[in-house]
Amino acid sequence: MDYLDGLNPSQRAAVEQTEGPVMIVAGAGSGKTRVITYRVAHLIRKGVDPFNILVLTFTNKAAKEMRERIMKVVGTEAKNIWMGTFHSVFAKLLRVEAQKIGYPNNFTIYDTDDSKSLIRSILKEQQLDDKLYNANFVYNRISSSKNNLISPAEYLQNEHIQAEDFSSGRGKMGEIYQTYAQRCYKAGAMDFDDLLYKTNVLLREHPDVLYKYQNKFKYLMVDEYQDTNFSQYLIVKKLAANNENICVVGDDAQSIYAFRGANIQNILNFEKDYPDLKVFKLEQNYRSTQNIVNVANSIIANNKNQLKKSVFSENETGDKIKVSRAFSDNEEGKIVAESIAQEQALKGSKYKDFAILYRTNAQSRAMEESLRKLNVPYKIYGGLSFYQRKEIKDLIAYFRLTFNPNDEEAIKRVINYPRRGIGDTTIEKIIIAADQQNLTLWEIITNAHQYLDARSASAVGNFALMIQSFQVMTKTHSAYDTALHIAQHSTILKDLYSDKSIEGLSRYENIQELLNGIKEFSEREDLEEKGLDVFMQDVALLTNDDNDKNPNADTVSLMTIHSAKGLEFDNVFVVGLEENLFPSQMSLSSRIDLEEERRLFYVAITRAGKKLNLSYATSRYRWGTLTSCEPSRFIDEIDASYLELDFKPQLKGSGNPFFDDERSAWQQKETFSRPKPAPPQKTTSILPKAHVPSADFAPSDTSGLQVGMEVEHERFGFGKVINLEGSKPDVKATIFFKDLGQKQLLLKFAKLKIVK
DNA sequence: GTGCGCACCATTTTT
DNA sequence: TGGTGCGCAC
Repeated sequence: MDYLDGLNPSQRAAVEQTEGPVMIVAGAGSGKTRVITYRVAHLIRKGVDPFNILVLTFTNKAAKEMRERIMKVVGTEAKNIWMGTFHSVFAKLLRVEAQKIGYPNNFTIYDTDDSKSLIRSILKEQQLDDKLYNANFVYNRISSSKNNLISPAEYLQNEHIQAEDFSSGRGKMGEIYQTYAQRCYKAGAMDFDDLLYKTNVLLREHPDVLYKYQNKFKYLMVDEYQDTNFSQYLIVKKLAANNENICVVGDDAQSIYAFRGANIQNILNFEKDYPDLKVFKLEQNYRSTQNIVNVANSIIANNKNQLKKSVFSENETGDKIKVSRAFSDNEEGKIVAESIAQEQALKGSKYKDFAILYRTNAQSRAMEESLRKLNVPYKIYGGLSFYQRKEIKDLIAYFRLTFNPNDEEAIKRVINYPRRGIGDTTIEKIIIAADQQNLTLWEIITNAHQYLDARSASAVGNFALMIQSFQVMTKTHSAYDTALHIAQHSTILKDLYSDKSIEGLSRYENIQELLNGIKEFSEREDLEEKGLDVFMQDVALLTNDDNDKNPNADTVSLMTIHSAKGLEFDNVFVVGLEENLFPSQMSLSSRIDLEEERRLFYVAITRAGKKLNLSYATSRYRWGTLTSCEPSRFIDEIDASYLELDFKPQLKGSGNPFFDDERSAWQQKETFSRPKPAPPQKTTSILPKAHVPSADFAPSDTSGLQVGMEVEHERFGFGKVINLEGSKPDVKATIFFKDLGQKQLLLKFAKLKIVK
């Protein structure tokens, strides 16, 4: 059992305790993933069939990483482990069992956009005030009901909930929830929360099914247990009830998803559920310097509610935590970007060892601009994922309809895109008819002449015929052939091709990218089933990082703190440490919310291995207007002896910080500039202007292209190669363009000139 | 039925 | 400041 030697005593004890209920309280950076990996490997080495192991995580990234690491220790056997996010694992289970609860096996998964769009339709149909019944609000209310396993009927009967809705003037909430659930059901669709909710229904109403999976999953492990909500908690509890071989891993100090229904009590009370629980604490942090760990500890000590543990580090003491103050969000970006560029130039640090973390996605813009000016390659995580792009969703909606023509949201999305003369009034008529006849939209559409005037009926009928022809095709053709056929015959491809603007070009390329992805899928040899329907099954559950084609590119990472959980970087910049931003103004009213913000700050700090930089601006643009800001209370909570201020400490209440003499000091301070600063860009238009190729532009032979080279693209302008991958004819280059940011190009098509 | 322009809203975090 | 949705004119 050689691999056990690399573990410290508490890690090893946790790995070796394979039987019975186990809780591993794992401090940040304490080798948690390692323990889970080895524990699974250990189970397999001891003779447990991988088929009997279920490992649940919260993100696809975590699942993927773990699978790879387990493969390294135990080999291909790891393939048979059920491992994935809660949503993907139970979606898979529901695909098998759906009919038992009245759903088709090929049910559609509605993403958040679909759900909100359905809610908007319902609000409109019922003529409710969409300000009072804000779609986001309604969505969240329905979501939290589902996460607490409250059915529409129970919602309507619950006096407490009803009183709450009536007192806020939203007495129709329950009916909206009921209609929403019915419409999803009619459409053969489940939303994200349904994947867990319906699993609960299935396990509750079908003891035979529960029994089957209790026997299958003899060993359960749950990562990030502190983030489970009630619905997830109950699934896990039920599945584990027979064997009680359940191991949960988590850190209450890193619970940051209460807003999504996560209940920190699940981990705090775990002992009550399993009295003979064995608890292991991983307290040694291997990631960060002592200073960083100490700062993190001192922050989290301000929270009341927590499991006792003392995280320590035996690494070097390390640098102090640097705190910078800027006058504006743009100034803040400049400080951060310059500091990264400087480190890179002077010390040869890799860009990928730097991360900029912020509270809200909106903050990325100022950072981006500054990085671009200094030619520092970066990558933004989060934000709009590949699968959320309009053009991708459009094409996927056609795929969805092909396999489940009842899918209401998909119909509404593409029935008139590309334009085929079916307008809003016709669509409204269809929806009303469906409601009155208690039929699905598709049933109305396939009998259009009964409900619509001749002209509309013919347009609608042609649409139906097209979808039906796609359905026939899937039976005999591969995923790729079908997908390409649909892209062409829906005329999406033609529609995008005719748009010659840069954005249009990029949309066209995205469709190509999706088709390429499907092609790769078609050609996979490890899958038995590889029809387009299989590809579609979990597309809705994929997120941006699943589309990350070159995770090893040397780029600075920009992301929200939420998405940084589980990651680590040598150098971390936490920006925007201002009251009302971080902590968010939404959290200031309650202690519970504020504690969650503090845990979020804890997560941010503990991402850093060597150097941690905090910054704030004294003013920033919010909603287009300049607002002045106060430094975050979180900075005050850090023991000053750990901090190194990048400015003179300011006396509180010393007047307007905007006009005090710090300002001139900042402006005079010599700023670091790169050897070849980019020329100032005049922004006449928001959109990047099309590049005008140099006079002598002629595509070079790119066979000798290497990472680091500077190139010019016919339309995208100048950029730097940051990654190359793939072999011979299909070499794909990732290039960071000065004006457009990062792009991926197939070398055999790209017209590139090597500049240097 | 389509396309344009204006008004309004937004910024918490995501599977 | 930026994106979206709605109303109006053709």
